[in-house]
Amino acid sequence: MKPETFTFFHNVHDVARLIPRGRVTSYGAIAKYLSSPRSSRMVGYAMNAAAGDDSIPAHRVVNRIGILSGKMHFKSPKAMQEALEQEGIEVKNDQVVEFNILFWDPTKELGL
DNA sequence: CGCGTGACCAGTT
DNA sequence: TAACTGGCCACGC
Repeated sequence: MKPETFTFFHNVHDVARLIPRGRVTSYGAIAKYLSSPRSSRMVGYAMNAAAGDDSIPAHRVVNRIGILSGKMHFKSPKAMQEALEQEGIEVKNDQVVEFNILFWDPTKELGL
């Protein structure tokens, strides 16, 4: 990636695109990967900018306990859950089942 | 050019 | 053990 375009938002989008199908990650994990553990909430804001962008799997990004905190920002509140279920991820009561197993940590998978 | 705010997280009290 | 607070970057008004 180009350093010129190395902005926080752009990075968040970039990392989100790297999330494997059928896996999920958290805002904090992405923030940590970007060396800004305290900027997790801006990661969410960045995803908001990604809403509507089909090239960015925003539905694979949930909060630290696996809750679909951003479902309301999708076209339809249930769109996020359905998108996850289509990837084989079971969602119960707006929460990813076995989130701890499906969790994809960029700092671990991509390396630091 | 400055202030407020937004899909959160982790350490303290 | 539950609740509170601070922190962080970018964008809009």
